Amino acid sequence: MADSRDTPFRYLTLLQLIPRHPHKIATTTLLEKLNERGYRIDMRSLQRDLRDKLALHFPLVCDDSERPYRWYFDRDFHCNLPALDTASALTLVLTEEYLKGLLPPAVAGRLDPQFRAARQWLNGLEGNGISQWSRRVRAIPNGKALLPAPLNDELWQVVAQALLEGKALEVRYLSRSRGEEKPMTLHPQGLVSRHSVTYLLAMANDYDDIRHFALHRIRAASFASQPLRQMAAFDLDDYIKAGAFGYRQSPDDVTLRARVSPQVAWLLSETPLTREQCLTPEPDSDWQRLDAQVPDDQQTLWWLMGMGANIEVLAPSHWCDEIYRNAQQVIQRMDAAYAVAPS
Amino acid sequence: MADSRDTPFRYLTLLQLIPRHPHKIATTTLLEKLNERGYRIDMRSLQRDLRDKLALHFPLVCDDSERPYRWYFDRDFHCNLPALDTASALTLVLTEEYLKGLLPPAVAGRLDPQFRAARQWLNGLEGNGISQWSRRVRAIPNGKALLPAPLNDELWQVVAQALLEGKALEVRYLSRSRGEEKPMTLHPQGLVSRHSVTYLLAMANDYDDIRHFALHRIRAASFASQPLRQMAAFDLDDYIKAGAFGYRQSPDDVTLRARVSPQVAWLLSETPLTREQCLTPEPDSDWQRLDAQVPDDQQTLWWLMGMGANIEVLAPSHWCDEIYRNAQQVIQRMDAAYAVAPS
DNA sequence: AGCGATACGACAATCCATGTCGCTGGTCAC
DNA sequence: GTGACCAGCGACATGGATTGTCGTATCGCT
Repeated sequence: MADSRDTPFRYLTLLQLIPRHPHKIATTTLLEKLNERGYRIDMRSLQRDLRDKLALHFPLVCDDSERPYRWYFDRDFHCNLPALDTASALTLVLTEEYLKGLLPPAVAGRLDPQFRAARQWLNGLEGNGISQWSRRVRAIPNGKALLPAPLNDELWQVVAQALLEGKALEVRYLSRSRGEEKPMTLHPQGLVSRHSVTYLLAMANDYDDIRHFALHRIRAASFASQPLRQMAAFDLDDYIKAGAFGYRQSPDDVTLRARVSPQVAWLLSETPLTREQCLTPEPDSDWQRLDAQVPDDQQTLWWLMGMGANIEVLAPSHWCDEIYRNAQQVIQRMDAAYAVAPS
Repeated sequence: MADSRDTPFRYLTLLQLIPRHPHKIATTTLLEKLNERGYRIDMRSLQRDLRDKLALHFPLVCDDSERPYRWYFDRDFHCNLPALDTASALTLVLTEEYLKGLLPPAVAGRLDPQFRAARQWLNGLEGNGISQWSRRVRAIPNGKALLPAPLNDELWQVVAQALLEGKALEVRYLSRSRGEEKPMTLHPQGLVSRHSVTYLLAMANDYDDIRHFALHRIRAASFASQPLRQMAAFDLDDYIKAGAFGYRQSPDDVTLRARVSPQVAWLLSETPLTREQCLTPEPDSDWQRLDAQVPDDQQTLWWLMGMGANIEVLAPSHWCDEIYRNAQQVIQRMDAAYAVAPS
């Protein structure tokens, strides 16, 4: 777009080219990229831009330990180009709250500069209204919040790069049979973040089948020298649908029929199970009849079981059986416990 | 920071001052803000900056229907100042996937330009590796994904501004007893996003007590002419803890004691219930003993019930009772159903 | 030691950003 | 309608900032 020598926009382009802390970029590389983008400029000018102009106005750091100097931004620098507005800032705050329970801290931390910017922006409002926003906004996560497994930032970077830039990984993996840390070579094919655990889907060593590796059990990771082996036609959606994740029990949806209490009916009318669910009042009670096509997976079953006596599942039959058997077991076990140690 | 007349940085400051589409800012306002920030500059220069410089390089639009012209960015313009890196882009993609199930589309949509930027950046990688990232990354939400209630963008903006900038709202609210749309004045005190439903906490009309208003049931909203009434000392955390949300049953944590199956034990060792939970193997079985301080709320109880026969709760007793009673009801009801229509 | 690459200071030429002025076109008040 | 006012715009002269060049210094590699 901007071809000729247009100083201010060259500066902007530069700012967009320089990465944040752990990464860095050499002066010469910057020169190339500028040329690519049509800025025909001398190296001397670039040096001046960086040291005398940008570095005075931004947290721009120069690493002069290597000869073509390397440049990078302070770890927590961030700048929202179109200014934030109240609605966006609020969205960011909610997002941060939710993310804390969903992604490992190191992963969510990647967006920290943005969240910080949003908070600062909201603080700027306090002058006018006395809003005290931080006391006024909360996100309550869906379902029981388990704590995401910790995991370090560098590891996340290495894994992300390996997966998306097509590299093989050398790792030490703490296998499920505790204690054993095994070194292996992984050929990443996909990544699934489920609940609070993030899994890398990869082929190990010379095997051709895909296994799951929980990121927080990877102890050390570095790029392998050997090239990545790709699985011919790997499609993550197909893979998950095929049940590989222990999620879906059958690839097809099932027809859920159930009677639901007024409270649950109300909940479902507000946040439907699916876009086409059908709720119809029953003649002789305040309960309602629910019909919906839902995925045949553990999640849905859990949700139904969590609702307990507020929902009565009529179909599919394997869920009825499961719920019934489950209730029986609970009673049996608790009766036994009471018998041993009556309160 | 940047005081004197330093053209390129004035441009940057300008870019930071101009909002995205639905909002706009007048040339004169911009001039004031620039002066505030130490840029002593003539109005003529500002006009030139906008029309002849910035508008040529950015999707900057001028609304010349009003006399002090108004300026704004294209709806979906976004610019990541420190360049994205692979790890951050991946984090954004995951965030988007999760958010789709947590926030109403209009709310999550506020971050769309950022997500789009991340996707584009990842697409740029495809040249080198053949990664096809979009087939390789998925987020699977925690718990059953209910669909967020729809809600329009403008409404979200008005509500966000009212809450954070301290304004009262004039709304038409669809009350829970269906069909009735009642006009009322709301004095927003807080906002809670729970599961997929977002609630505004506010005092209505002249009342002094706080009620919840589901955003998606607000039909029309505009700022009220009357000033906002503030509740003296409103603290959302206290409010939620006090059980106002039907969540917590008692303000204190309870001590959960339970026996858990090997699968659940494994799950909990990876994603703990709380930071201090304690898992100890039992002598004569492969089950484990769980001890943890957890909040006494419906969420936790649901989670326990969802685990069904894989977990045996020993304490607190009111949960044991609840679970036991629940199981009994399920069995009773299903027995009755079988009796009526035996399969 | 020598070569190549990069950083940096100095300097002159040029380019461009700036304030000023005057005109235009719109809005508002009377 | 009309006059006052305000913002936008074109033109222009000027002064300051940006640019390429050159020479020198420093580092790393062979």
